[in-house]
Amino acid sequence: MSELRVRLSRLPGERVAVSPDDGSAPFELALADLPAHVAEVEGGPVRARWVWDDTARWYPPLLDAGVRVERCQDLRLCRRLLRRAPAVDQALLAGDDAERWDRLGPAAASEPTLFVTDDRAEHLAADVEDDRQQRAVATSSEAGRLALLLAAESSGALVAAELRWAGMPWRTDVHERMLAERLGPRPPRGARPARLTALADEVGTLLGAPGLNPDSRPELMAALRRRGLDVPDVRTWTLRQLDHPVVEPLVAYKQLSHLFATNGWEWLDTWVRDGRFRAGYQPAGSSTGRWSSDGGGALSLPALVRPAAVADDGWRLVVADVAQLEPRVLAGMSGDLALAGAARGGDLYQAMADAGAVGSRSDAKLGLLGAMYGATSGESGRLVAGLTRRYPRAFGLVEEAARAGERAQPVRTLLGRGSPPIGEESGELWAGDLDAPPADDVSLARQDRLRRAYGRFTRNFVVQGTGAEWALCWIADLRNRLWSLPAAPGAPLTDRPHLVAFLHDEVVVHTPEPLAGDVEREARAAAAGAGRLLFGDAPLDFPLSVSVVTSYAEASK
DNA sequence: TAACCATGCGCC
DNA sequence: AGGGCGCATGGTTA
Repeated sequence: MSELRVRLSRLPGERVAVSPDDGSAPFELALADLPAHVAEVEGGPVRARWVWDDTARWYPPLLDAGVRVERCQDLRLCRRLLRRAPAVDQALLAGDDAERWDRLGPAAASEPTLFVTDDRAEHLAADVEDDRQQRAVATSSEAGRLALLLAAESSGALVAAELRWAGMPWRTDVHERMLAERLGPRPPRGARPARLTALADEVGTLLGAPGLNPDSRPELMAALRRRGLDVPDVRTWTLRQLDHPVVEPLVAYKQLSHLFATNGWEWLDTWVRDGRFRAGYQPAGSSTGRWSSDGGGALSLPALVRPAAVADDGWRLVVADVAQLEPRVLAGMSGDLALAGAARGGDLYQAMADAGAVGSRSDAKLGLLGAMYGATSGESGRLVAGLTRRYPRAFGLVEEAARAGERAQPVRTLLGRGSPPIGEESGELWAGDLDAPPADDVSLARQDRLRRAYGRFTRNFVVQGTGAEWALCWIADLRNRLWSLPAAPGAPLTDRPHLVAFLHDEVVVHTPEPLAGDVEREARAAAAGAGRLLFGDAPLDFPLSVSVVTSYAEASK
């Protein structure tokens, strides 16, 4: 079945321009009629790809109207990606409104709707930009891979909108009981809970500093010094090295204080409504292509609050995560058959140890992570050296990426996402020409530090970024597989198995209990499919560990 | 006073 | 002298 690209542009006066790419005449719609139009096309014989400036603006109102979209192209995300793709001729992305497209930021999470008056993207012609992007992809040296990447990125945007729309089932009562057990009753706004007050008092007494505020680093540091406890910082790890009665209450204070501040009652008030935790997701919010969160912290839910994520009555949570995603991706993209061999089973690190490459599983993990993060010293650095001889292609690939970075050259992922240029992230600007000799020893040292830091970044970028691509392909496929599971005719998204969380290498699906087995099967099938999409027939496994649970906290990791 | 930075902790 | 994030606080600066 051929694909019809339906380009949607926002017009003034609550109207939408609809421009199909099949040569048929463009036409206009009232914004209010859009859901009915989309529903009709989605239900018809034509396979449509909805092309719009930003999924976070267009899709939520469609979901509200009960319309589920199968595929789209998110022009904002795709343009950002193409802008940095080394294989793309940047001149092809120039033209009408190009600068405005470049400046387009993500839609605000607080107003994810087209119906809000907002001239931000008005007059931006989706058909013009779509033509540019399509041409840029088609003429690039990596057209197939880039097309896959853009499709995956756009599917991710659909997932993100659906995650937020559906929300993670959340039991406020369970969460509040946990908070009360650890912190005491909910305090008035701005006040410390009883347990924190007690711990702060205890710390102050033990340090002979009544009224001490443990949240103030200078105060705390000074008080510790006065008792002869000379510490460079007040990290938990540093404090634990001390032998002093204040350590235990102080560490307890820090942990509980963090819980209170980050996932306490205020968090519940802000992010949980009607039994659902609705966070903000930013697809490709990280430069490597990983998602980030822009509210609610959905990608860093602490273990302590996970017991509150509880499936509805008669439903289950299917939690699936990939074991050692990035080492497996590294094996695939480098074509390292020895490492791929270790990646054939469920425990890659153990397989490396069994093959005699290292003495133990923990050594394998430390060495491999060290290679991907750029460890140069200590135990990890020593292991890297040994493993390089055993897995020359895999370790050579990350080493080469690091050297490119140290030469200030950007790198790219398997599907063609390019790294940001050197200096952009750190905010430090290169003084003048990179090739020019540095003015003095200080600037030489600074440039050197920056180059090495960029090398560690590019080293990790190729692996983390390709891992993110695998994960995008995984959830894009899983999303469609879930939709194909049996459901009542016309059942909305949340009456069927649906994704409620995605955390880099892990998904959570909320599903009617009888379908949990089907969901598990589809998750595994989608993982295998993602492996084939990225690495073809390379002998490589992406095994999932899957738990069917009532509460997220019960999932075994 | 707002905006920003540094620190520390949580997640992957 | 190990990568990517978000979020909170205190403390500083404009």
